[in-house]
Amino acid sequence: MKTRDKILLSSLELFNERGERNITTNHIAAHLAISPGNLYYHFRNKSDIIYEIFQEYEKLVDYYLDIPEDRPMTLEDMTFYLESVFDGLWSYRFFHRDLEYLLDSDPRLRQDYREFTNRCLAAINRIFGKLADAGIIQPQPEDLRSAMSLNVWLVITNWMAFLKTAHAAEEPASLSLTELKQGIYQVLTLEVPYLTPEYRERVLALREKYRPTLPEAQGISGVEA
Amino acid sequence: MKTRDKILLSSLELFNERGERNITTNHIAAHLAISPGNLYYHFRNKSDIIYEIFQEYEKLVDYYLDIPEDRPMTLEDMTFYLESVFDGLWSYRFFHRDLEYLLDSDPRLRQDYREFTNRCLAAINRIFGKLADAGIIQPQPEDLRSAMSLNVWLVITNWMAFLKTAHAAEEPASLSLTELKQGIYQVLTLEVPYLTPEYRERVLALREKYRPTLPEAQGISGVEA
DNA sequence: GACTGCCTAGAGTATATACTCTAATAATAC
DNA sequence: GTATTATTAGAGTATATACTCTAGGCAGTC
Repeated sequence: MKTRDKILLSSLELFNERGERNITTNHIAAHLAISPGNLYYHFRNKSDIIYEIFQEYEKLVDYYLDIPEDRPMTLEDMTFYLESVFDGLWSYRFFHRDLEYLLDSDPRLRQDYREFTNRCLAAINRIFGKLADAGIIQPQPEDLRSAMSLNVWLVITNWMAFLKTAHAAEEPASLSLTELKQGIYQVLTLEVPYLTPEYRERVLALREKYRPTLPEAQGISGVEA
Repeated sequence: MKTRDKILLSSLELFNERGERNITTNHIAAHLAISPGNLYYHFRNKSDIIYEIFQEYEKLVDYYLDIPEDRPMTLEDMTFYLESVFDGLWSYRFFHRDLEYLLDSDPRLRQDYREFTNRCLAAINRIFGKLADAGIIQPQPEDLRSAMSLNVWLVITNWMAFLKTAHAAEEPASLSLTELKQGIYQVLTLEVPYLTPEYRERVLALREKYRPTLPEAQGISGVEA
């Protein structure tokens, strides 16, 4: 593999594990056993590395959320979207952690991320529309649907941060993809009241599969009333 | 005012405005026109300042979310809770911005924040219970109610971060309390499908008051389908 | 072999950051 | 007043961080 690609890969790995704030360019170079000079030969600065990683993230999610318009949506489609989005979130999890700082330090990133968010919101909105067309959820006025889409986005993008805070210190890398996928349970919770009688049971059963396990150990559920 | 209190106040102000990551202890001292030595006479380190500010935040929110058990809940109560929580979020907005880093660098904070989250979730859960008792929303099984409470928490704690990313660069301090309160619209959106016929119109009217204005300017709503 | 263009090492730098140390000043107690 | 304590100034330090600069290796080409 080319050094340039190795830099991107290692950066992502280190950022995900320890947070962008805790990883310096010297760390990245040391991890690859190359010189800082070498790293800076391939990238002008740290921001450029991050920006390039973001573009990969963007591409991945855009690919996942490319919704076919030629056929009705199925429950399997919906599951695929949810699984994919959480996969993407996981693979680039450093990004949402320091989002505000990153956007503040790179105008390109801010602009691109804004557009990315809008595309994601539009996709979620379209999914809701197609779920209604397919008779899985009841159709809703555009107003409500937009607000619901935004809530879905808020839940998705905040779920990982929440999990991290819910964990006691423990080992640093204690968060797992499995736990992350429990966010799907939370997203499906948003759909529950809108399910049509025909699909209600099936979706509820699907939702059960993602139910958080060991709630009391993490204190993330089982809230005493 | 005592120097110690001035340090806390200025720190909060600077953190909120420019983010904890961008504010050093030297900045704080300079802003107060005191020496770094003076600052470190009052606080052992930066973490201690942050921890103390968090404790104020905690106290404030706990105070707001102290739910009276001796009478049924009203819509006015609910409005008060929502307004208060978003006020608190605003006053200590730096905190959620760098949450993960802050928790990683201070075990006390991590522990306290976990408990704080659990108290908030419990309060939200209790509010849902009392809203059902009051006939404002339909009663729900405990399972669903917990998941809904968690979603409310996720929406609330992520709303500000979302707004910040939705903004174009512009002036740094471009986010306003008014915009922040539009998060209430999002929270009420979560309640919509559960409203009882008797209260439906009143709550929908209340929700309208918080509807985001100028959606197209910020691209945070009006998602094209 | 010499030229060229890409790649790499590694020492080095300017700046920043959290924090320390000493000495002096102000406040309070007696 | 004097002793004691609390507060403050301000220079200073060790470390880190993002990034630069120079010199050189190495592959291919003629």
